[in-house]
Amino acid sequence: MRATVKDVARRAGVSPKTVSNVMNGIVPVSEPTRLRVEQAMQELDYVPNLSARGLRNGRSGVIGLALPNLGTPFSAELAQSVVEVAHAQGWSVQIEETGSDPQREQELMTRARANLIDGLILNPVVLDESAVRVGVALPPVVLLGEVSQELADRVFVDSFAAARDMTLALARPGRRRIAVLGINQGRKSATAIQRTQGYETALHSLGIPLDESLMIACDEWTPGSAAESVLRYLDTNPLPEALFCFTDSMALGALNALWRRGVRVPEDIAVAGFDDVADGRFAVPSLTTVSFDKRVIASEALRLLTERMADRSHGQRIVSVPYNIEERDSTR
Amino acid sequence: MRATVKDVARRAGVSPKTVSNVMNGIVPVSEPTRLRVEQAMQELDYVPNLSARGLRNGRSGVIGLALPNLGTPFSAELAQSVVEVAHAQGWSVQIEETGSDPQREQELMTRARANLIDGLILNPVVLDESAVRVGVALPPVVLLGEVSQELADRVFVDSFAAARDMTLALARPGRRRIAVLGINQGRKSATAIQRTQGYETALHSLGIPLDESLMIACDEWTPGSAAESVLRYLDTNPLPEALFCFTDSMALGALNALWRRGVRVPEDIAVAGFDDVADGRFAVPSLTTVSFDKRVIASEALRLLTERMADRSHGQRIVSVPYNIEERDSTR
DNA sequence: TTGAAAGCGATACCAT
DNA sequence: ATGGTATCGCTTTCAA
Repeated sequence: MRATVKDVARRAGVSPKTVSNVMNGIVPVSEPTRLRVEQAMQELDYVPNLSARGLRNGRSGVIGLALPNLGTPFSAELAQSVVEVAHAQGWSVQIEETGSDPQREQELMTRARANLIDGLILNPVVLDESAVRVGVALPPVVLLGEVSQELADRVFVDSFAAARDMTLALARPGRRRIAVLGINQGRKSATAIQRTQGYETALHSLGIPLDESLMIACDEWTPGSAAESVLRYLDTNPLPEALFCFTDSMALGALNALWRRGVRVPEDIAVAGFDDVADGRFAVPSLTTVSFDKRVIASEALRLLTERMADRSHGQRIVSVPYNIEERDSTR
Repeated sequence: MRATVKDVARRAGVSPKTVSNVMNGIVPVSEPTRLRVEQAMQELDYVPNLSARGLRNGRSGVIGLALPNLGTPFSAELAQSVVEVAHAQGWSVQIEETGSDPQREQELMTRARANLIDGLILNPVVLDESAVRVGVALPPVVLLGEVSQELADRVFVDSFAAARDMTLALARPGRRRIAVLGINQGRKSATAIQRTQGYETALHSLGIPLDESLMIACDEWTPGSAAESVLRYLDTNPLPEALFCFTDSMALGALNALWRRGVRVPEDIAVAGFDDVADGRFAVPSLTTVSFDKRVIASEALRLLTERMADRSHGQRIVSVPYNIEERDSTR
């Protein structure tokens, strides 16, 4: 059988309360008592039961991180940042995959309320507010990305401005036929909408008319899906002067597709991405991208979450994380 | 205040036990009673407290997944598989990063015993048995990779054989100066050792003498570290005919370094990796690699873990996951 | 500073 | 089929 506080207390000749005090180190305990208790814990190989503690305290020390697609390098880098920042603050992290499914997002909110996690960092995909509904008691939640709603705290990179700036950067050397890759056909993601609008705004300010044929659909936001889209596109369309992909993952797929067709980057076409993942920095050629600090996203999200847990009633907080255009070989 | 079973029971005019029966659906409940209970749950917006359930049942429904470096695409793909397989079986997944630190691995074992997770899937790095010690009560653990120890169950890809086969494949077109990238200088990882031995065995069977200068060190197993190693190597060494990188991530860094130096792949040098991550499939040129099914790793690990949880006493189980050499453009 | 006892919320045994 | 009740392990008033 496993040792409990009672066993430790008995062996140390003290009460359970004292054992608890030794563990939590808030209430002072006399030196000899502490030593006896600590020795008893050692001897019994005592490990506290976190379920019991969680039940008693109403907090489990675990937060949830829910992303649409866990398999991407971007998810890996973000999750790593969240885990590291969380760990430094004594939290554990449960990961979940929503598969871009609002229903699944909803489920996760409920699970958060089931007290196995104290709060949730959620990257929702669909713009509508289905997941974060008015009226239902919300657990502490921080949203990642540009979802327009007024109920939960939020950390985001300004996709609209970043996409606009990237488009302007691509146009600077006189390029006018700038294509974008990543428009979703079906359920439009909030991110895709914002980035598309940034792109359109930039073109407008440059006096370049919008050309529908330069807006390439790609539902999956994976390199495979992107490569396929680009190959199909090249079969029936003239080569654009630049290609702005809405994620680095898609950009890597695009680079591969262009290479297969014998199109040179950046001589024949400039290519840019978004997210600044490691594999993009070492792509052939290295990928120009919208860069931002994932660790800042993680630490801000955690900060908002802990603040929200401490005070459930204060107003909505929104944090914008700075970005910058990182020019690399794929555009020069 | 939040509703509990008691509240639901009172409102439905039944006992807490009946509410529990309705939730768990094992003990039969009469139709009218069930309906009353379900309605009461709805009205009170009842959500069960998983900490309480975990305390009572001794199981939390959460498993841990601990990887050395969460930021890599390989980690992302593996974690995705584990989360998806686990979710299909009703488990949640907590992720942890060990940072190749045996001490941290040790801590995680303890946390597993703290009952917030019912079992642990651990990818240890260092070959010695520090993390999995004799005598200490082990929680249910499944090890990932080739750690030689006899205490915990294990799922692995035969790194030795795969590295040998890849080396043979690289040598087939008559290449003899085959370099490897990924030897660790300091703490030698079990994986690195196995792959190095496979490489050496292949050379031996081909009658190619071992050339120390073809064994390139790279501590970090990231594209950045690999690119740096390769650039430095090229400064002072002649170009090998082939380069076998111990992970795809390193291979991507190597491709970038070679490209910067104007070395053509595969014309001037063949490059291969290990892991078959998505970004390798779409590298320029697409990357030859050792491929295996991460979903099989995930489902086998979960199977061993659940079997171990059901019966803590049976003998060690070891599962080998098949691999194959996936030849792509980087070697032909 | 330490002890005794109540209670967090869900479940299962033992009745009925 | 359903109800009453003890219990899981820990923390926390309240007393001493």
